[in-house]
Amino acid sequence: MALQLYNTKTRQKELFKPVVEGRVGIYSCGPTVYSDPHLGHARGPIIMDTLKRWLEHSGYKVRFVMNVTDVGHLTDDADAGEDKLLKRAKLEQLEPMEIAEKYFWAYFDAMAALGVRRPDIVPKASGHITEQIEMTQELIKLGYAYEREGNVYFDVSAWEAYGELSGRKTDDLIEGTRVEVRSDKDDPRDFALWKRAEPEHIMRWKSPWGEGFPGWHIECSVMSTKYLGDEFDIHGGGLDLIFPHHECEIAQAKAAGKDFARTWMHWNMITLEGEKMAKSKNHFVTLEELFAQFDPLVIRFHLLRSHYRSVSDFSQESLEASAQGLKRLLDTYHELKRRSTTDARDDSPFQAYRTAFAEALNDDLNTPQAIAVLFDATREINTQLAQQPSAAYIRGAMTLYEDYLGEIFGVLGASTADAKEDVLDGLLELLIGQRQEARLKRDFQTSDAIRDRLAGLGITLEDTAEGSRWKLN
RNA sequence: GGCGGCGUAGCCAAGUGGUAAGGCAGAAGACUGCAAAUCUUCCAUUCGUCCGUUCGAAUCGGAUCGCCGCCUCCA
Repeated sequence: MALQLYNTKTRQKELFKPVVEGRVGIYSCGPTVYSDPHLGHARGPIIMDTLKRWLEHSGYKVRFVMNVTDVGHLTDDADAGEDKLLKRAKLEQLEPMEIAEKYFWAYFDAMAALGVRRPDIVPKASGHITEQIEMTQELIKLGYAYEREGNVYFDVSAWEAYGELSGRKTDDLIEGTRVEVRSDKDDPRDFALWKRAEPEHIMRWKSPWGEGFPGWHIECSVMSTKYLGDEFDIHGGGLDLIFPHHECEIAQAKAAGKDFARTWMHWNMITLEGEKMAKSKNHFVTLEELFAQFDPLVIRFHLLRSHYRSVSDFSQESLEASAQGLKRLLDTYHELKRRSTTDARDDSPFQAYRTAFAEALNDDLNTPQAIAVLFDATREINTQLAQQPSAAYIRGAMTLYEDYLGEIFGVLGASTADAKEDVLDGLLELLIGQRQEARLKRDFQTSDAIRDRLAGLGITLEDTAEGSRWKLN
């Protein structure tokens, strides 16, 4: 079975066929870098990363573009609200660009820990102001946008297809639109392509309409097509971006004459102990907090254990279940490695499992199904392991894990120790105790041997009146 | 109010017409000096509820209850 992906635009699974044979262009909406990366930031990148790995494994050449929003947009779509970056900059007493830079790296450090490979291109909104102005000008020229005192708005009434992605009727939108105060838009549905900068606004650029900054949706239309072409294969984002963000992206890009994305992939939200994360209710976890408790690759594995279009729940219990499950897979892999006499690959055995694995991923990236296949394989391999399997068997089994748990899922590097430092601490306590017993028996040959061996490993023992203590050099 | 989604064992979670994957937890057994790991077996006559379509439904249709998302920044 060839790859099928669910397309939000058509609301069904479709056979994947790239615009250009053998090549795939993927664009994903990245974060606005103005605060610590949290759990919600992890899902998309892990899914896109897994998709990219799978496409490459399937023989495609992939270009993955993920933007970073480092231009301070307003906190709401009306003309009110403060710029998120600016607000944070005041709070931390830093330049807005320092804020963007700081959280940009915090984000990518966290992603690296999660085993997410870097996108091929990471365009920043601030680096594409010129292109955004150009598309805005083009839209005005074509009659799809208008200027009002330094602001430029997209004219939704001029674009009939508006609502094609989210399935919203424009009439409903007018009724559903909340009351807006003092807007100079012709129609409440219209959205900003360019905003006039008020005097206190620090992040500002020169434009044909005076100093200002780009609207929030335009950067994605511009940067995706700049690096992937006017028509490209896959556009991804969180479910909550379907409207208005993606709807607006499509309208702008198509109005400007671009065919834009073919397949729209949207991943579902994450819940914490069964409840949606919400910054406003302080019900969320930063990745840093989570990493203190679980190996980042356990987080990755846990996310892969649910389908990307389903809500994924994070709780202490479910996370521990994932950690245990992953440990079981990795223990078997490590045992194979211990018994292996070669690092040569052999992907010819286990064809039934390989086929089942591929079918699962080809079915709209059904990672939980694929993981189930690996558990099935693991049971068989463990059984064989108990009865001296051949070197060829071990090599084949290792290759299976390296291909799927390693190359595709990217979790082979997870630590199987629950808390490495506690383990180390306990271990040394044990050795120190043994050495102390030897010293009491005046068996200094043994006690010195222990100290020397540890020194050779880079651990220094220091004898004090209160006992021995250890240090890692 | 509009649009959309979900409800599968103690927990997590696949399955979208052919008679309930997988993981965690739990129970029993094998192995072991004892553990651990591993293996074996057990653990949902049933998929929120009711009605209907069908030879056959967790899967389709209708009703109903409950939960949730988007429509406002959010992954």
